Amino acid sequence: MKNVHFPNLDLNLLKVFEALIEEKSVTRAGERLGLTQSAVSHALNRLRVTLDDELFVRTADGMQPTVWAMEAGPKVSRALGQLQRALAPTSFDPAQSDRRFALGVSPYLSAVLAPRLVRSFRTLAPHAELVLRHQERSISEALDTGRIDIAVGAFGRAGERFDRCTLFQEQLVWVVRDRHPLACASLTVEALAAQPHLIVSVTGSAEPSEGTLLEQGLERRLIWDDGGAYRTAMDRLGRTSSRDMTAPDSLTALAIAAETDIMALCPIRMARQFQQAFSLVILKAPYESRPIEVNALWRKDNGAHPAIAWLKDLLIAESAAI
Amino acid sequence: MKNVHFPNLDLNLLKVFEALIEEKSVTRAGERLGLTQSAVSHALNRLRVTLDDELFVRTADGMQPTVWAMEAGPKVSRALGQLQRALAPTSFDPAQSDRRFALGVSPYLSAVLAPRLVRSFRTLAPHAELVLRHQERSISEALDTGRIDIAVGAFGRAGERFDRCTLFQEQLVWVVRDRHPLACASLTVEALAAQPHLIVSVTGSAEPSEGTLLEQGLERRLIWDDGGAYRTAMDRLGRTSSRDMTAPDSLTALAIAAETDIMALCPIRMARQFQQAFSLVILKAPYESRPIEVNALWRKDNGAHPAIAWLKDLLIAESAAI
DNA sequence: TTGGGAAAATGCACATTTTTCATGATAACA
DNA sequence: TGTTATCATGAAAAATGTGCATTTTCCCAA
Repeated sequence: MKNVHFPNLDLNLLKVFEALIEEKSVTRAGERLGLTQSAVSHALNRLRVTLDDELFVRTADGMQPTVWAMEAGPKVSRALGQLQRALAPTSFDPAQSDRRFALGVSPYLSAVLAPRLVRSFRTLAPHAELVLRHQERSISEALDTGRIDIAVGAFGRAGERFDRCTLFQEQLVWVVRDRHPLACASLTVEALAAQPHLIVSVTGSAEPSEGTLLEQGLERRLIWDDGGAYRTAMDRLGRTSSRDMTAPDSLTALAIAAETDIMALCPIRMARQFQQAFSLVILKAPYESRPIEVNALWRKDNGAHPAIAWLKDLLIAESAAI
Repeated sequence: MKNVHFPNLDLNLLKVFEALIEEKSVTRAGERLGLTQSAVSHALNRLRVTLDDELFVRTADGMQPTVWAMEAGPKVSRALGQLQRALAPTSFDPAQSDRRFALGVSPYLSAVLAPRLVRSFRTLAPHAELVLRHQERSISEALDTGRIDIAVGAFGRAGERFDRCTLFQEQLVWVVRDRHPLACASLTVEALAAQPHLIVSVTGSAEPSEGTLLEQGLERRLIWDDGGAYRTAMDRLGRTSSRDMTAPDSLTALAIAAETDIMALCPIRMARQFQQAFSLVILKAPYESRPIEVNALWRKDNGAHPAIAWLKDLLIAESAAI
C-alpha cells in the first residue's frame, strides 16, 4: 500500500467497497449493485491487490472489514460524496451566490448601462460581486480565459465558439458645445464636412480592419459600424481625411467637444447622459446612419451555465429599459 | 448534467480532467499521463458525454476550460486528493493519534498487566484512548467486529484467521489466608486434597470443552490449562469432585480465600498483587504444574496495520517487565 | 471427527471498454 | 491561402470487467 497512485482504480470498485462495508457480504453487495457474486468477488480481489490489504475476511457472521477498511470506509464515503457534489449539476441561486461575475464593457457602456445594471445586480444577488473591465487587449482571450464572463459591445463577427444576443440599438449622433456655430440649425452634410471632427478610437487608427475588430476593443467598432454612412458621406464631399482627431473614449470626446469647436461623433445615449453636465447640443447625423447593434457576447459552451445565463438575462432585461 | 450518478465514471477519467485543467492541452495532458493524444481525446469525449458539458474548447492558446469546468476543477481536485488520502497507506504516530484502542482482557490480566500498560500507553500516546473490555461473550466475534483490537489471555487454538504471540508465562499457585491450617507448611498433594478448593470459572462449569474455549472467555482456560496437572493429581487421590466452589474471577476468589479456609487456585502474579492487602499465603502446587502461556491474539489481516502493530509491541514490551 | 450447507474464490469464455494507429478536420497565423 | 500545430474520429487491437460453472473454504451440527 506504499504508493497507491491509484491507477486502474475504478470508481465502481470504490462503490463495491462501500457496498461491502455496509452489507458485509459479497453476495448481498452484488445484489445491491446489480452484479453477480462473482463480479463482486473479482472486484474485491482487484481492490485487495491495488490497496494491498485483505479488506474483508470471512467470519461466522459475514465479511468483516479489516481495521484498515473500517478506518478507510467513512473517509472513502466522504470523498465519494464530495466528488459526487463536485460533479453535480451546478445550481445557481442569485440570492445566495457569492460568485464573481466579470463583464467586459467599454467606458461608454459602463456609463450608459452600468448604473441600472449594478442596481439590479446588487438587489438580486447581494452577495455576488460584479467586476466591470475595460480595455481588454483581446476580448476573445478575456472570454476564453474566463477573465470576463460576458463581453458587451458592438462586435464584428466573432469566432465560431462564441454566442451572442442583441441588447439594444444605438444611434450615432454629432455633439457640439452650445456656443458652437452649428448649435442652432439642423445639421447638413456640407456644414458637417466643413467642421473639424473628433472620432473615438481605442487604437488611434481609423482603419477598421475587418476580422480582428474583436481583438481591438469595443469603442472603435461602435464608431465605425454605422453601416459606413459617415465615411460615405464624407467621401462624397471629397473630404480627404474623415476625422481631425481621435479620443480614446467617448467621455473624453465629449469633454473635448465641450471646450472646443470640434464636433464629436458619439452614441446618442452617451450624449444624452452628459448633455447637461457639459452643456452640449446633440445633432442628428445629416446622412442615413444605420443604428449600431450592441451585443452581449459569451462563449457558446458557457451559455448553458446557469450563472452565465442569469447574467445574460439580466443584461437583456436592463438593456430593454435603457 | 442532470443526474450524474456517475456510473461508468472512471477515476482515470477524472485524472484526465485534472491534467487537462492544468495543461490546457490534450497532447500535453496525454504526455503527463503517459497516454496518447488520441486516448486523451477519447477520454475527454467520454467526459463530455457523461458530464454533459463541453468542458474544454479550442482557443488560440490551448484548451480553455468551460466555466463549469473551471468551477468543478478545484472541487474535483480536492475530492480526488481526499480520496487519495483516504486510501493512502495508514501512517500511525502514537504521539499524535487520537485513535481508540480496545483490548480484551480478563479481570486477572487487567489487575496484573493494566497498571504498567496504561502508564506507558498514556505516556506514548497521550491523545489516544485505551479501552479495556472484560467478559466478551465471544472473543473471536469481538475481534472480528473490531469491538476489540487485540485480546490478551491464554487461548486454545483459535481460527486460522487469527495470529498470536506469547506475552509471558504464568504459574498457577494455591492461596490461603495466613490463619489457614496449611499456611505454614509446604503443600503436599494429600493436604491439598483434604481441603475445600475454589476454582475460577466464568461459566460456572468446570468442563473444558475443547474447540470452543475461545468463545467462552479467558479465565477458564487460564485455570485449566496447567497441562492437566491439578486434575491429574486429584484424580490420583480419588477425589470425586475436583473443586468445591467456583468464583467468576480471580479477585473474588482471593477475597473469598481471605475470609474462609477455602484454598484458591490462582495465577501467581495475581496472588502476589493482593497478598498484602488480603493477608494471604502463597503455596506452590505440590504437583508438576505447567506454566500457562499468556498470549496476545489479533486478526491476522490487521497485523500489518501500524496502529495494531504498535499496540502489540507495547504489550510485548510491558509484559516482559512484569 | 465428519459431513452438510452456505458463501467466497477461481478459471475460463465472452462482452465491454479503453487504447492505439492512421487519418481527417479545424483553427490560428504568416 | 496555404502551413502548421492540435484536436477529433474510425476501426482494429489490447486490456479490462462480467457472468457461468465449479471449486474451495469455513462454519456448524451431529
